[in-house]
Amino acid sequence: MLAKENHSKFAILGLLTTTCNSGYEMKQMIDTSLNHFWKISYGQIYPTLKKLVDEGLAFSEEIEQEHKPAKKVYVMTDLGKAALQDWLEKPIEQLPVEKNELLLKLFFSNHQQDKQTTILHINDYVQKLTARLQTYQMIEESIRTHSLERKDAMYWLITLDYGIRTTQGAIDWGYASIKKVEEEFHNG
Amino acid sequence: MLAKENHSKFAILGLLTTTCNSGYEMKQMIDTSLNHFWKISYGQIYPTLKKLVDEGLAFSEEIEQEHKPAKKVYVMTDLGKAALQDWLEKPIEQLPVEKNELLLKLFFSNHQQDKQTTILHINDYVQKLTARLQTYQMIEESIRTHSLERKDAMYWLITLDYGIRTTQGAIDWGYASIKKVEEEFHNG
DNA sequence: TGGAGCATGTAAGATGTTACATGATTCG
DNA sequence: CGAATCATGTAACATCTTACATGCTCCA
Repeated sequence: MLAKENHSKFAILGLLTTTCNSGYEMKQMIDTSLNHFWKISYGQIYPTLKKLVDEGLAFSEEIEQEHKPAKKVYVMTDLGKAALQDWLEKPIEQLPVEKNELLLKLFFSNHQQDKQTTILHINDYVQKLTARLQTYQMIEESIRTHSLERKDAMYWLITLDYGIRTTQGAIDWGYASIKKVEEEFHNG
Repeated sequence: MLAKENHSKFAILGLLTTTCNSGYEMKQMIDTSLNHFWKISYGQIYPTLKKLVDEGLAFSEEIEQEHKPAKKVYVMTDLGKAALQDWLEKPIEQLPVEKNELLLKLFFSNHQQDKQTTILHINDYVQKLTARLQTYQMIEESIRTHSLERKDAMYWLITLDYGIRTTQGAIDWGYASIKKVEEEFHNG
């Protein structure tokens, strides 16, 4: 079978094409811009950066900063650029599976005594989604006003658009589902 | 902090409320009905079932079958039922993060030489989503005709509806995105 | 007899999180 | 000085996948 690739490695490698070039900055970028389709902890970032250097895909440099502690900046090598492009070419094997705790609970919610709790769960979820949607819309605005000249901008907007559409769909679903459970609650 | 719960354990426990009561049957159910929000391999299922017995949440029985090898059937104990209800009560801590390989690639697609490959990736994704959507619609039909009298049915339909809405949203996004990349391809 | 589907299981390794440890710099 | 933020890192653990091993039953 095909050698299993660690996609998080390529997330890190890819971030080296942006203005984020230290572990700390990458983490911030991931927590904001990549948030809805990728998540990485420091416990992965730092060892992965080390690995990239070991494999010759990047090298590091200590950079002194004014008013801040020094940071370790990583720069992609030609080998790294080739590796990234190779990975970008490769087809996507399979659809992502999100592990959705709310849906898992809902699937078994007939066995929950208190229907009101189910409604609260969904409502809580909708609130979280709404907050997320607003964040996305703010990021979208920010890209449109600050980074539209960047050639990356179109692709960033496309990934954001995915987040916005699917989140909006999930919010709509949430309100519709609350209604269904409430009706059952009153009738059943 | 709160003791971290292994949700897959509760997926297995929850499945004991359905007609699936052996590891093999659960796997089939997961691969069809829970597919869009949870995924578990045999390597997790069997050890988890063993653990449920160790913790007194279930017990097992060897059942002889006609025309088939014997199966090991698991039955929930009162302790198990209480544990499931406890978990169902608990609020959802955080929104799920799907690791979406396509979006990760798209985010860095400005660094891909051949724009056509990007379009192919998105198109391939849309085809997979369309197939998934059809499966969902077939399952929905199947529940509506075969299991509507079951009290679980409403909740199953609600989780399915989530899959249908978000998948449809993703398909729409896919077609819109292909157009955007194509325009860039012709103009840029 | 051999393949397909049914059925259970484990070992090794990949992947990822959490908690902890450490230290610089700035500001109140 | 102490808190906040910036910054890097590791060890222990949790989680999960893959590959493999085993055996039954039915049917061509």
